[in-house]
Amino acid sequence: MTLKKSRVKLEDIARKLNISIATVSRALDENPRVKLSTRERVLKTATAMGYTPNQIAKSLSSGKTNIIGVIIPRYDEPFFIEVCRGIDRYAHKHNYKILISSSRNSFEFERENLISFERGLVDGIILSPTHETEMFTHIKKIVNKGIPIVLFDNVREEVAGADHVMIEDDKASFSAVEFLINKGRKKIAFIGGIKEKQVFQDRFKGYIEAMKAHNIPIHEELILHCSSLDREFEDPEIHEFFRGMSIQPDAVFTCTDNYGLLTMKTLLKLGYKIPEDVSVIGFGDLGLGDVFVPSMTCVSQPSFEMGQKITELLINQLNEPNTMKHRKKVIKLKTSLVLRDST
Amino acid sequence: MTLKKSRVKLEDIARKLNISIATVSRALDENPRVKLSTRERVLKTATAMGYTPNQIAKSLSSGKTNIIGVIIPRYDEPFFIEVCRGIDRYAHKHNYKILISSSRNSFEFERENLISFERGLVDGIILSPTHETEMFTHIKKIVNKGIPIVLFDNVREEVAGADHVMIEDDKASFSAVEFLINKGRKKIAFIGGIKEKQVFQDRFKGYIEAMKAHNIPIHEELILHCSSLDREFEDPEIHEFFRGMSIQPDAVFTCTDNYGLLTMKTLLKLGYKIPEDVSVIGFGDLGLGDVFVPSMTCVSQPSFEMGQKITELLINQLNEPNTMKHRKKVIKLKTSLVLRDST
DNA sequence: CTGTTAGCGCTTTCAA
DNA sequence: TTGAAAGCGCTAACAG
Repeated sequence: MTLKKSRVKLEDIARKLNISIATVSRALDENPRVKLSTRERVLKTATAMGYTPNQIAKSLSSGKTNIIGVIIPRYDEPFFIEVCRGIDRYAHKHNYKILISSSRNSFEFERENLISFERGLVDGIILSPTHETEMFTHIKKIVNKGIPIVLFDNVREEVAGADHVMIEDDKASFSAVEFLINKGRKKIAFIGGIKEKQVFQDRFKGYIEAMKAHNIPIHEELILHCSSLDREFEDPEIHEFFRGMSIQPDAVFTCTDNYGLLTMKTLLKLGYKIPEDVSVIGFGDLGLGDVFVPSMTCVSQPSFEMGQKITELLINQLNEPNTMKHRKKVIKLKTSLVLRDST
Repeated sequence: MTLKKSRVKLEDIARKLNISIATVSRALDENPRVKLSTRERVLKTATAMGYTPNQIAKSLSSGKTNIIGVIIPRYDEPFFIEVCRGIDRYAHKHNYKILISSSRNSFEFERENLISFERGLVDGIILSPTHETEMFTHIKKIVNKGIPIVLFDNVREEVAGADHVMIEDDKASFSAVEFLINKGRKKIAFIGGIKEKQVFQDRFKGYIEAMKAHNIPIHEELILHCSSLDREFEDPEIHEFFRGMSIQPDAVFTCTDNYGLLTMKTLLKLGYKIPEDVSVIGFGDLGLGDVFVPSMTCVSQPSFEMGQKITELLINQLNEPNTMKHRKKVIKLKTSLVLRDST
C-alpha cells in the first residue's frame, strides 16, 4: 500500500533535471535571475510531473498565508453576507482567500475564534463584534501583537490601533425620520432592536434628534426596542406593540428590513392602509424591499462596498512597513433612502 | 525597530526550563508520557510567556490542516447559506474549520478554486458544481489524487469515488404536484429554472410524472423554464408568462421559493385570488414562506441537515484508513411539504 | 519519562 | 546564473 499520495515536490523536479532545488524554486517563481532556457525546462517538467506547490510549506517558510480571517456574529444575516461578498471580492483581487467564522452572537465564541486566528493561520483579521462584546481586551491583545485587524459594524469602544468601518447610523435615521416629518407625518413610531447593539442605539439617537429638531412631541408609547435577535417572520412583540397602542401612528421608522416587513404585515392586519394611513420605512435594503406589496421604502446601506473598504484598510495594514504606531482610521459610510410604495 | 513580533516558540520555553523541545511539545499535547510535574511547569511557563502554537508549522509537520474547503456557486443564496451553516456546525464539533469559496456560477472559477485547494491548504473538499459544470475531469483529478471530497446539490454525473448528497428532487415535486391534484386542481402550471441545472430537470420530471400518473393533460403553455439565475424580485419573464396565457391555471408549482413569491405577486396583480382561484407552491422553504400575504406553501428541504450529512461523509473519508477503493455513497435526503395559506 | 535527531517542503541568504 | 545550506516551528521515531 502506498503511503497516502506522495506528491511531487521541488526536490523531485530538481533531481530529474540535475539542478538544485533553489533553481527550481526560482524558476517556478518567474525569478529573472534564472536563465530563460532553464526556466522553461523547469516549467515543462513541473507540468509533466504534475507538480503542485505545497501552500503550507510555502507559508511556513515565507511567513505569509494569504488568508484573511473573518469573524461575523452570524452567517444567515443578509447584511453580513453582503459584507462578506465585498470582502471576498476585494481580497480575491489581491490574492487573498477568506476564512469566515461565526461567533453565533456569543462573546465566548468570538474570543475562541480570535484565539484560533492568532495561531498564524491568517495574515489579518476582520471582526464584527457581537452585542455581547463589552470587553475589548481580546481585541487589544491582537492589536498589541501586531496582527493587522479591522473592525466593522457594531463597534462600541474605540480600540487604539484598530481601524474600523461603519455606516452613519445616526445620520441615516435622522434623515429618514426627517423625510417622514417633511411628508407631514407627526405621530412617528420607532422600532429598534436590542439596546446592547451600538447600531440600534445610534439609530434611536437619530430618531430622537430628528423629532426634537422639528419640535415633534415624542411619545414613549410609540417607541419599541425589540428584544428578539432572530429574524423571525412572526413577532408577537411587534404585534402587541401596535395592538395595545392608544395613539394611531401615521408613520413607523424601523431599524431593520425585517422589522419593517413585520410592521407592515401587522399594520395591514390591524386595518391600516399603507401608505395612506401610515408610512413605513425599513433599514438595510437587503433584498426585502421589493418582496412585499406594497414595496417598502428603506434606508439603504452600502454593505458590499463596506466589505471592500474594510478589506482595503486591512490590506493596507498588511503592506504597511510595520508602523506599530499605526494611526487608527474610523470610516463612516454614507447611506441613502430608497423610496418605494410604503411612504 | 523590532522585526515584526518574534513570537515565543517551543524552543524558548524549552530553554527557559532547561528541558528539550520534544518534552515541551509533549507536555503541551497533554501526552501522558510526560511527568505530571513537568507538564505543569511547562503549561505554566507557556502561559506566562504568552505562547501561541504556530498552526502552520504544526500542519506542515503533521500533514493535517484541519481545514475543510467548501466551494459553492454563490454566497447569497439562502440554500447555500443553510448548507454552510450545517457544514460549519458539524465541522466545528470535529475540530475543523471551513474555508468557503464562491465559484460565482462560473466553471472557470470552480476549477480555479479546486486547484487552489489542491495545494494542501485543506484536508478535504466539499463542492456544489455550478450549472456550467459539464466536464468533471477537474473533480476526478482530485479524487485520483486521493483528496477526500464530497459533492452536493447539482451533481449531474456520478464521479467514482466521490460521495454525493442531494435531495429527492423528483419525488419532492411529484408529491407536491400530486397534492395539488388531490385538491382537485387540474390546470397546473410549472415554473422551473434553467435546464442546465440537474435539480431543475429532476423537479420538472416529478411534475410530468405526477401529471401522467393521474392522467392530467399536460399543456405546453403552462410550462415555463426561467432563464434568469438571479434572485430578482421583479421578473418580467414570469409576468409575461401568465399575462399571455390563454388557459387559466388553477395551480402553480414553482421550483424555488423566489419563483413562488414572484408568481404570487404576478397572479395577484392579474386579479387572481390565492388560494381560491389558484394555488401556489414554492420550493426550498428558506425563510420566504411566511413573508408574504398569503403565506406560501413550500416543499421544505433539509438544508442544514444536508450540510451536516455532507460533512459527516467527508470526515469519514478523512478518517478512513485510506481505502483508495472507497465506495462512493449517494445519499438522497427526504423533503416534506409545509402547508400554508397559498394552497 | 526525556532527549536527540531527522524530517515536513519551501524560501532565501551567501558563495561560487 | 546556479548551488549549498540554514532555517521556518513543530512532530515523531528512536534511543536512552
